[in-house]
Amino acid sequence: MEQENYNRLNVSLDELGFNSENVSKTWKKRKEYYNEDGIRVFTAKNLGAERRRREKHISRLYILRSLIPNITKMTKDSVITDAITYTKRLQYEVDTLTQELHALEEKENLEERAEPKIAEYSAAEDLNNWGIQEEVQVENIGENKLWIKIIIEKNTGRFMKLMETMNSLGIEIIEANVTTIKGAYLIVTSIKGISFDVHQAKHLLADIIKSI
Amino acid sequence: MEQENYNRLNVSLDELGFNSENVSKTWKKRKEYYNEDGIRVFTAKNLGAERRRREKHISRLYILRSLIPNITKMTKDSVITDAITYTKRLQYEVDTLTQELHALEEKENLEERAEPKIAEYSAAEDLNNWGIQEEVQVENIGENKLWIKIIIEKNTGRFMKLMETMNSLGIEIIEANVTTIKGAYLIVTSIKGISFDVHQAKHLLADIIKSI
DNA sequence: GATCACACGTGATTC
DNA sequence: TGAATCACGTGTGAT
Repeated sequence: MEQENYNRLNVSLDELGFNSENVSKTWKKRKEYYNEDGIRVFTAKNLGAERRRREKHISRLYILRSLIPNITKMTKDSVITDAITYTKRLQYEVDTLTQELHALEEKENLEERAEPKIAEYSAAEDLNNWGIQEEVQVENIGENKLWIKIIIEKNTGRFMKLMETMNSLGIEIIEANVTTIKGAYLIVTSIKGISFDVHQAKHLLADIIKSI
Repeated sequence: MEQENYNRLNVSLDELGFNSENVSKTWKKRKEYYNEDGIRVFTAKNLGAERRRREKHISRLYILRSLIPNITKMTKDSVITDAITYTKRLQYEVDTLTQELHALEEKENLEERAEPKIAEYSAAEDLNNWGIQEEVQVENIGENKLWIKIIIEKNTGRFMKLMETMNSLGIEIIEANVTTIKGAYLIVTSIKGISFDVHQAKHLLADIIKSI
């Protein structure tokens, strides 16, 4: 009826070996392909292969998407983006879980050969013994939202100082998780507040931790 | 007319030269084509947008690739495929680790539960303006250890006050989990400190919450 | 109406 | 060589 569109025309050429009589000069500059009867066709020979390749790619994406629990949008890019955040979350979970597991196992071993004396011990010593490094990690997870991971020496006063400072900066806590691991506090929190640059926020937190 | 338009479109599709700020090497090698009047033919207006979209997509893929330890090939499809297998592996690891951890924790709890029976006290406090049922729940989970669940109105200052007060009482936080739910903070924490009676602790916390 | 995401057919490149 | 991968500019539909 109306003007046949470009793509559909090529499809039919590909499938039917259609040959057009009117070919413009510029069109002729293209590589020319011929079918079995020696008739020139306007389709590249890798057309079918490229189609199959695209289909495969899309199905791969579907598979990946099916593995991810929280899909924000259905776009291709979203699948990739969500896969990135989800992979990071999984990696982090594996990290913390193995640490917790090791801590528990070690505790079990200690309890087996000695009296259960959990009351007093030096957190700083533990920190050194386990070779845990203090750490600040910041990632942007949305508009004015940051994901923060902090590892500091187990010291309640210091922890409070950190929270106070964050509070005084007008930072709102969306979610927080505090765990004690081997004489250290592992703090993972999502915050919302002033639009911080990730880099700035990281250094700010690092400075706070150093100062207290 | 229609045929003419068709040809003209195809000329401009991929053989037309395009001068832009970002031109790839391969693109530069392309020839520029002109129509019969020597005028270079049009380019689509969404050309730049589409380029930017492609670049974004590719950079996303790079990010995803950087998270995956074992990359078999450098192709786009490989990144997806590897992401799939890696994600499955991570999910499996998280599964097994949590299972192991729970098994160990259960074992620990059984050992501790040998002595005193857990005393539980749960009470619903008055409703606040938000219609949220504030709540304080306290359980004894070991020697000088308390498990506490608190629901308060989402208010960072109030949360900080609570933490400060707990800190000033010499309470050490073993583990804490803060979640925001519909304008409320849900705080679940394990603390260690002076030997509190469960009832005392519960009323103390309730008083603190009321006072702030 | 403008933007966005997409599939398409194609030429070049790589292996 | 042939098969596979890629970037490209486009038309279209959805929003």
